[in-house]
This record gives sequence, structure tokens and C-alpha cells, in this order.
Amino acid sequence: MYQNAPYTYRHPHPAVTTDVVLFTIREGELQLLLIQRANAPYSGMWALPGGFLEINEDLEHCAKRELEEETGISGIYLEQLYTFGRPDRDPRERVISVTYYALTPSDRLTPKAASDAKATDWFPLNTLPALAFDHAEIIALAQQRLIAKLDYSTIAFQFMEAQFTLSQLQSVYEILLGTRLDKRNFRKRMLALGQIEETGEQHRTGNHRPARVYRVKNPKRVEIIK
Amino acid sequence: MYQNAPYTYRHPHPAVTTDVVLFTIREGELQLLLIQRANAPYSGMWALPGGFLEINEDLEHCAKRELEEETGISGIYLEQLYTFGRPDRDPRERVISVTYYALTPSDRLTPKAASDAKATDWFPLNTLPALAFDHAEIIALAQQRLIAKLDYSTIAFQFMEAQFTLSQLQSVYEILLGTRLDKRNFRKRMLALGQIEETGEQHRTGNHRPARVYRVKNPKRVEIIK
DNA sequence: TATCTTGGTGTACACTTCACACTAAATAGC
DNA sequence: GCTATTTAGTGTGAAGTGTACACCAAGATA
Repeated sequence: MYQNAPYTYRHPHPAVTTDVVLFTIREGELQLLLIQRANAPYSGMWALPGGFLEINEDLEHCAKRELEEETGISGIYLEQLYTFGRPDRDPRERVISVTYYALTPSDRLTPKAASDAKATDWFPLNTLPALAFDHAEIIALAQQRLIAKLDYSTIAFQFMEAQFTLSQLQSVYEILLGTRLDKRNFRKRMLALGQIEETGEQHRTGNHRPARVYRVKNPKRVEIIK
Repeated sequence: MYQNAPYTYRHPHPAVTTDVVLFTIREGELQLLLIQRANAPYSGMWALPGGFLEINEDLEHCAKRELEEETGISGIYLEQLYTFGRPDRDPRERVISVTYYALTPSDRLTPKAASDAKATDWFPLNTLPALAFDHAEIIALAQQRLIAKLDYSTIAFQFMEAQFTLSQLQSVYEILLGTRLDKRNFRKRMLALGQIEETGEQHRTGNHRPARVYRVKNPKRVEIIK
């Protein structure tokens, strides 16, 4: 199958891939999206969605394309995480992986069975299956970065639907931080950011007072806050 | 010259390089190290020290090796900055550049004329020469990251010699932030970090009281501070 | 010994963060 | 339709953190 190989270089070149750590909040937990590998190496094991960079493709485009091809998910905001390049991280050849992370609301998902019939599923971070390559390391770094960013950015808003209540937002923060937060202080802080506004609508559910509905003023934008 | 080219792939592969943004404080300014290109493309223009990844070499090793080969500077702590990969960023072929940044005290430098006779020099950030490739963009990002990290890490200690006075440290912060700082508050804050300690020695210079000398407790380590 | 220069120190006020408890509005069951 | 239940929504005081600010100390020089 290499018989027509037309790509020849004077010096050896590594392959370049992108991989995406896509987080969501589901079932009261932080979860992430994995695909099951159909082929060697690591056949049957789970891995981050990702794949090889095309020769005239922007890195971020590659990450988005592979994510969509493998999981059907598109239109989300990616942020570059880190570039992994240990010489032995892929047994086939030298592979440099430029990794990205992203957050999505839990309904936007529909991780449809991908084109090439691999399985696709969400996993809670504390019950991950056996992972291919150095993907466990990548995930650990992504989680660390996500938690750190909670403190000084509006990154958590990316977990929210277009419309949400303050209780829902608080619940997201509580899950991510692993602690309960004070309701009054939380609301004060969120409103003081000036990044969300009331829609005027109400959200009714269950036998209790309805909640005011909010939206993010400029979604797709992660603001850095003092 | 391609006649013996033995490196053949089924799919096209990009080249991978590393580039390093090395900052120092010199002459009361933030400066960075550039090398003058001897060959096309961008011959005669200035560029970040860096070069092609060897096929079995770790990314960070490559960055350190190229830095040493081109400038004679070694033994400094690098941190990965970002990976740049716009398809047209290098006119020769597709090149992905994994960039690093680093800080060094101003005396450790000796940017010796490099092996292949290119010029090497320090430049203040506001009077940079014409830069090759997308290196202006890389430098801008590195500077932004450096300033941001001042706030929540001990990164500035990496500009210091092994021994330094609090006035010298304050001067570094003032140059980086572009403002004057209050002496008492600055000292209080630095000492409260618990990252520096007195050596017991004194630093005498000029006709005034000598200054106490401090050292960083664990150099080579950038601590994240609340 | 007087002058000059940088090194070194404490306190009061403003502001931010944190702890804390009750009323409001809707639903469901009787 | 009244009561119970459940989540939504609101303010204040205390503690802690950050900021502004001025004088004495120690050595060098003339």
C-alpha cells in the first residue's frame, strides 16, 4: 500500500495530529467524550476524538473537523491546551499531538455513532475506561486547566444552554469545584460580572416558585476576570 | 540534493520546529533574544532562536538544543507557550512550530556569535527589528503570558540572579508592570509568599546603607500563588 | 561631622470576601 | 381551598485583604 507513496522529504518528518478533550456536565458529574478505537494500535480501547492534520489545514480546523467526523458535534469553541510530543507516544511513527479542550452544554451532544462505526460515549472523569496513547495525561492536564480557569474567567458559562437559571449555573460550579456554595454570595458574584442578563422569562418546574431565566451577554467569548 | 531522500510517507507530513522567546531585563527594560537569519527565506531578518525537530527528540529538548546551538545559552527553564500552524506561515513547506518561552537573569547571557555565524542580540520589546515568519505574533503572545503570570505566580524570580536584594526584585516588577510600586507593600507581599529567604549576607554598593541579600528557596520552580 | 543616598519598617482606612436565615411563589395532596 | 413541600430570591455585619502613606538607619563621601 506504500507503492505509490509520493511524499518524500530530505529529513524525516513527524506526523501531526490534533486531539480534543470535550467536557460536559451530565448526570450531576463532569464527563468527557471518548471514542472507541476500531483499529490497531490500541484497538478496542478508548481515546480522545482526533486525527491527522491535513497538509493545508489549520490546526484548529483539524480539531473541529475530526470532532465532527467522529462524533457529529460541531460549532463549539475550542481552546488550545498543550502540545504533546514524547518520541514514543505512538508506536506507529513519531506523532506530535496538538491538543484542544472545549465545553458544551449537556444536551447539544447527540454523540451519534460515527461514520466508521466506532462507539462514542460520555464518561465521568473518575470512572474512565482504559485509554489509548498518552490520553490519560492529556485529560488530566485539561481538567486541571478547566478548574484553574473557573477562578479567573467566565469559562463555566460554556456549559450552559442558551437560557438558564442561576440555580443551574450554581450547580455547575458546585460540580466542578466539588463543594457547596452559598446562594446569596454566588448570585451576587455572578451578577457583578456583568456577563449575564435576565431574559424576562421564567422557568417553571416542580412544585415551587419559578426561577428567572438568564442568558450570557456574549456567548462564545470567554472573558478574563480580575 | 533530494537524490538520496529516503524519508517517504503515504500521506504528506508537515515539518515541526520549536522556537523560543527568551526574555531578560537589561538596561532597565524588558528585552528578548533574536538571531539574524543568514539564509532564505527572510535572509537578513531577525527571528526567534529555534529549528527543526529531530525525529527521536523530545519537543522541549529540541527547544533547548536549538537555543544552545544558536546562542550558547543553556540550563534554563522553558515553559511551553503555544503551537502555531497557519498553513502559510513558512513559504518553504508546511511548518508547525511549538513555541516556548523562558526568562533569564541579565548576566547569564553571553549570546555568543553562534556556530553558523549568524548575529545574535538582545532587543527591547518596543524597538524590535523586522521579524521573520509570524514571530511578531509569537512574541506578542509570550509577552502577554509573561505579564499575566506575574500576577499569580513567582515567575519573575526567574529574572533574578542566585542572590538579589528586594530593591532589585522590586525594580524587575516595576519594569514589567510599567508602574512604580510601594516599597513597604511590595516587601510585605514578597515575604508573605514564603518563596524567598535571607542569605545572611549583605550587598554593599554606593554611599548608603547596605541591603540584605535574599535567594529563592526553590529556584527552577514557578509556584502558582492564590 | 555633615550630607547624601538607598535600605528598612508599621498603621489606619477602604474594599472585598464570607458567613448566615428568612420570605416568596408555585405545585401537590388532602 | 387550605396546608405542606420545594426551590427562588434577598441584605447585613464581621473578618480579612489590599492600599496609601512618612520617617529613621546605615554606610560612603567630602
